[in-house]
Amino acid sequence: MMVESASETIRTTPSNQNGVSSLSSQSDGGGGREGGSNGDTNGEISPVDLLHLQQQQALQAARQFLLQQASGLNSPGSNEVKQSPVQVPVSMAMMSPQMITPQQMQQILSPPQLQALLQQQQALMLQQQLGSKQLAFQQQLIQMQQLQQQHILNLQRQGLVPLQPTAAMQSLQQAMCPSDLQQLWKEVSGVPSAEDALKQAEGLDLSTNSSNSTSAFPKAASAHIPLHSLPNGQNHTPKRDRARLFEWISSFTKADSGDDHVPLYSKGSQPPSSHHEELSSSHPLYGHGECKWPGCEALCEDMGQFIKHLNNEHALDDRSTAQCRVQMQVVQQLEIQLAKESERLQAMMTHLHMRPSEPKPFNQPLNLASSGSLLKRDSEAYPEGLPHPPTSAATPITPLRQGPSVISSSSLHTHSHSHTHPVGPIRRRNSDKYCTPIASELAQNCEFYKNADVRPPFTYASLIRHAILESPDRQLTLNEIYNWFTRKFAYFRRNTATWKNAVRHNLSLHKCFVRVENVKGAVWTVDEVEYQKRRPPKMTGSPTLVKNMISGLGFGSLNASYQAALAESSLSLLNSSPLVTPPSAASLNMLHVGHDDVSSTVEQVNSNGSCSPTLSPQQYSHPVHVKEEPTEVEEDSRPVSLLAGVTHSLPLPSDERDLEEDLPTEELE
DNA sequence: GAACCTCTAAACAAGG
DNA sequence: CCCTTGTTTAGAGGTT
Repeated sequence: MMVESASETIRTTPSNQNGVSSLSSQSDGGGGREGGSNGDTNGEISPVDLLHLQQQQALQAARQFLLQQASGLNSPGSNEVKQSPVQVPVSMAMMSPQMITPQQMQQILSPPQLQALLQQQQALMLQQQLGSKQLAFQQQLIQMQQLQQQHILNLQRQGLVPLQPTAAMQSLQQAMCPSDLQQLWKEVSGVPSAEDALKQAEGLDLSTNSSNSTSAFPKAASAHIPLHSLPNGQNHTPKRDRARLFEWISSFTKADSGDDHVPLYSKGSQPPSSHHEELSSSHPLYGHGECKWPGCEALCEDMGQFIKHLNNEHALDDRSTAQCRVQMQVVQQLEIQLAKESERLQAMMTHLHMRPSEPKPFNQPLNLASSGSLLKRDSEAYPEGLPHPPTSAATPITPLRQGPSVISSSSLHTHSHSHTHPVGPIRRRNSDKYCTPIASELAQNCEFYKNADVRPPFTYASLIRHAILESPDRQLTLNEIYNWFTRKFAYFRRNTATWKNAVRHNLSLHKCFVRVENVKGAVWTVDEVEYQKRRPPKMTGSPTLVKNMISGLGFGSLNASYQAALAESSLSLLNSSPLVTPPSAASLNMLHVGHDDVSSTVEQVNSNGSCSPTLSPQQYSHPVHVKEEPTEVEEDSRPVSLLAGVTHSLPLPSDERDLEEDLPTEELE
């Protein structure tokens, strides 16, 4: 999008074309020296992680989009939405507790993600335009959600409400896509009543919109369920109707095994009046001294009081029934959505793992200015290294939000400013043990770096060294080093003057790089001894380094978001995935530790020679001697290093080969 | 505050 | 003369 001058780095990346540039709220606009205050958050993320995250974000984006539609659209026949007094707060409520705020979302999204997200939004928009009827339905439902959200938000702000109810509604909102909505409306014909009931339950003043909202509902719905025909006052459902309601509810709970998901009536399909589970010490509807009935945050000091409250306030009446129904809809919708997303994720994973040679989702038309042939060749040759993200259905929706948000912030900060920490040295060792940052990072994210204009979180020295060591002969000419940079990193396809100068500077400056006169000229090799010498200080300095790198070229915002995405997705992945194993955990650690020092681990792993996929840890402490026999050791190590940062479920030998075959590519030029 | 690291920028030289 | 390669210096920001 923008063309940078050769000497100075631009502040906007090509991938900001989506208008996303405004997203990063934390970055400074001009100087760029502050970009990554949490500089060390970068590190390990695989494209799959990003995909995973992308899905999450897309869902949220869709939800937000729906809200915007609801509040901003003049939909035919449903303008009452605009009158809703809660529309604005709602959008806030949507994201308040567990959800990612727009800013956060923007920060954690990498450009490719953002692009994908926007595409999803567009697709949604198209769908939305399919019918005003749908829209009316959506708006009704959204309004309902808004009301509840608003209420819950208020209570949450007062610290009265735990997150669960909101989570449920968020999930519902997440799940809302037009087609699903339509199906939902078909399946459950009584939504208006549910809405009314909700409103009543929350004690909101509905005078402004209750009538309107009702008008928008299909008449069939009102015929189905007597509830919704009630005035906005308290319910007066005849007992006969209640019986029907109960039947209806029972049928629902029986029908779709929703009992696991809808704890309202605990196990089975017992009516709310049942005391079975209420007597248990831990009631699913009771926690933190509050009633967790959706929309109810009544304080109950003890279980007895809660049970009383439950029986009194949430007895079998139309309100409770309606709420229950809504909750069931939530669950149903979630299940549908979960199935869809799981399926999609599965397909994505299948695609990524089974067809390495296919273009990756992150193949974006970012900038292919130079070394196009190399790039293409490379992308085909470098397919894998992707960790197996959790493919279980549980991953996509539920558990993700809470864990990462908490963990990431704390852990990231802990690591970033290497405070004193008993864990410090251990952490470092672990990271060193299990992974080779550069190797694994590149292996896992090579496609990303190749296509995204993101600066790799490594020093020039480590990159150069990696390039050299990666070469068949452990030696490269300057030009070959250049080519390696441009081939591996989209970022280095621009600003050539800057980084090439830096490369030369590094080659000359560091003792670890030895110039050797060769037949075909001068080549550069790596003196491992020298390189290791300067390691210790480097490790500690890595966070700084990252910051420098981030800010240095003016990619503060981008990198910040990228790193946030890295951290977020990695963490969430770890959190949610039982599949993630020690190596991955280690890679997570790496995320916060030295990045360039990683590269040194390449040899370290090599030196010990043991190539156990999962770990080749301990012995690498004194890798110094490696230089003497770089040739063989290196080759052995590379696969190891790759595996180290990844889960062991990788599809194997082919990938390694791919990686290796990547090297000869340099001869292309 | 010193020492150290890294990055950027620039000047300069030598060779093709 | 231009470009590439290689060396060197200087300054800035950051961490320990």
